[in-house]
Amino acid sequence: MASTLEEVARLAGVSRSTVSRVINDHPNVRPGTREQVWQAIRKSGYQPHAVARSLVTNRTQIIGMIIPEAVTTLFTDPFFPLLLRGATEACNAHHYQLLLSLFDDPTGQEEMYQRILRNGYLDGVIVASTPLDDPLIPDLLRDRIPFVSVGRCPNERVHYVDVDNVAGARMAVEHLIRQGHQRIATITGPLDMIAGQDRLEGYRQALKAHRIPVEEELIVEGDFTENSGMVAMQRLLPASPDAVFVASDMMAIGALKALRQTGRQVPQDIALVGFDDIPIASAIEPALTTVRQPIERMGSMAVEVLLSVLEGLSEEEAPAHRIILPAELVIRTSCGSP
Amino acid sequence: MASTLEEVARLAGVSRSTVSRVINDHPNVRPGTREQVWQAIRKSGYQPHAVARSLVTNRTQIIGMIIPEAVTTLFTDPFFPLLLRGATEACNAHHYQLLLSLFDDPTGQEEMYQRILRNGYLDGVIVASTPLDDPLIPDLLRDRIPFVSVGRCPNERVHYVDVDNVAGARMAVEHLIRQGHQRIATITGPLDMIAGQDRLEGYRQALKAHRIPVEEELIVEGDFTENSGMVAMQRLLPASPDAVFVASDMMAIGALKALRQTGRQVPQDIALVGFDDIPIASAIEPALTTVRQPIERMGSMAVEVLLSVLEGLSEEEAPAHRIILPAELVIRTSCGSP
DNA sequence: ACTATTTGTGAGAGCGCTCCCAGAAATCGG
DNA sequence: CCGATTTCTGGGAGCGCTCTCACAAATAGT
Repeated sequence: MASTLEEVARLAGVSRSTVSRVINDHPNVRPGTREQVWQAIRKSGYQPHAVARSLVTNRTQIIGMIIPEAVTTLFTDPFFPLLLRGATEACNAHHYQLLLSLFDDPTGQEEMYQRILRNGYLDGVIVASTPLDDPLIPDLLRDRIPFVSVGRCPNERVHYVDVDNVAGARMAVEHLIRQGHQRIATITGPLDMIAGQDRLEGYRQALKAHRIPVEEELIVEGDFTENSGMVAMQRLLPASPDAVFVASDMMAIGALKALRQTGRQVPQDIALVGFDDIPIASAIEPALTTVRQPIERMGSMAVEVLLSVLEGLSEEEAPAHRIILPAELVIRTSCGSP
Repeated sequence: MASTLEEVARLAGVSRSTVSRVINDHPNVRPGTREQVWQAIRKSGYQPHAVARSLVTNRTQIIGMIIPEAVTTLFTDPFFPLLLRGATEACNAHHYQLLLSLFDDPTGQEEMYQRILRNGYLDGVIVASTPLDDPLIPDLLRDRIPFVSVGRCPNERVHYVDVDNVAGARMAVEHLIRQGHQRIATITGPLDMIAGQDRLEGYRQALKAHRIPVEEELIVEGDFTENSGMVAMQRLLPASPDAVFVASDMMAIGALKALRQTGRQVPQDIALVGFDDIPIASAIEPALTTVRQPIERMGSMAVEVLLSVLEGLSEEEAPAHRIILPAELVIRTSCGSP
């Protein structure tokens, strides 16, 4: 069980350098020697020591996935699992590893930032849905740590991958309009997140396109949690909407509970459309019409983009990658049928 | 922006060694010198290079979380997110990092094993719910890689953390018995997993304790997925049970669908109890009676146990940690009321 | 055949850190 | 106030690897 290059070299009767070349597929090794070395490697069960290699190459083949504070409370929603799944799959394919960091302690965030991002263990990071005022992204830019954001980011130096939230929301609302609804309300996501803003923007665009006036009393802000959906729905009821576009399925479920409590039927009395297409959406009664996002693809795309950034690191500043994936409307029963 | 010890040392007018001592809190540094060095560190924004440190200490402060093949298909179920959450929290608290590996490609598993587990990047590993025949655990034992299993493991050298599946299942079934049900069926988990076996064992124990004969036609195996629950329920119907203990909530939801399709009412015609208490369990109609497991705690306990193993690594073989956390019956409406 | 070139191989330095050891400085008895 | 401790500090080696460079071997050119 040889554990260093030197030992393998001795076993194969060559030098450390030659073994290194064989392992790294350098061309200048005679085929005979190469085979000899491989035999020694196999025989000894040698495995290169990644840490030692990293010390000299300055690459660890590890990328970080940073999920900031606020979001971890929603960790039971399947967004992150799917994102992780997509990301790990892409990582596996490229022989990279994924290191998961939940920045869930706001007080310790600065310290964690230093410890995790600047310690040299990560080649780059993927940042998932940061709020707009999070210092994380400016910090990463300042320290020139290669990163990709999952979720659109206005800063033009930031690479990002996102779903087309605006178009998704617009599709949802237009569908409600086509169904004949007139007073369409919306429960928005947190408006300090781009996703919250974009979905609201899609709502506005759809109304404008159909010359329906936007009434501020029909717009209530939530925070993507079930409870906030319930509260928002209660506040919306006095304005008597006949349909609601809810910016997340979890909030839609909360809204549904609020409607039930007041004895209203969905979709007969009021129509509902969600966003996300989480598994519960199809399991509940009535099955929720919603907008599906390609979460897993976003995860794998984020990795691909990051790796391509890592690749071209030495070259001059290339323009930021900005990838917007299409959303898809999934029509079920909660929005009524024609 | 000094980036090596040597530079900080020059800045502080001391030697590399002294700076190292200051950073690692070694006692033998004069308070004056110490303060001087700290100033240089702060002024230069120095951050120790973790990789270089690891090379000599042989510790990376990174532990791996391995989630094997079969399970990743169920990744939308909240078990893994919660487990991850518990684990990362404990990691944060101890200044460790969590590296996530999904071994979801059976053909490449051996190669991944070599690349990930033996490359020196992980101080230890947490293994989540491996099937009994997975070569992973024997491999880890052979290579003396410190690890903790989430999920009981019969091998007595294996440290593990698990919920009390047997007691949980027994509680569930005894509750059905108390409710007056007579023909109690079960849809089991995959019987090549200990969790599947244990929950079945709990079912058997409850029946025996109440002198109810165990009928094999009332036992159908599933694989924890919703679809398998539906199929299993269909196969169970001819035996006309009046209650079913379903070994996972996802399967219970599948079973519910099968019952609806045949026009049966839950709990009037047939009672249902699940296992896991996933969020959907309380959202569906009827709300699912189920057994709750402390998943997050299992994740953090697994980390704690692993770190304590890592701690005492040099000492002689200590007995394996075997931690069984209690389950809790959550009574809702799907099992009927007295 | 003998030089000019290409190809293959080994030795050495060095990545940034920790740890050991020797020696300097400070402290302490009497 | 001076030797014996004790406390503090700096230099050197080395973790396991890669990479450059010099040199040896093979091949090509005339």
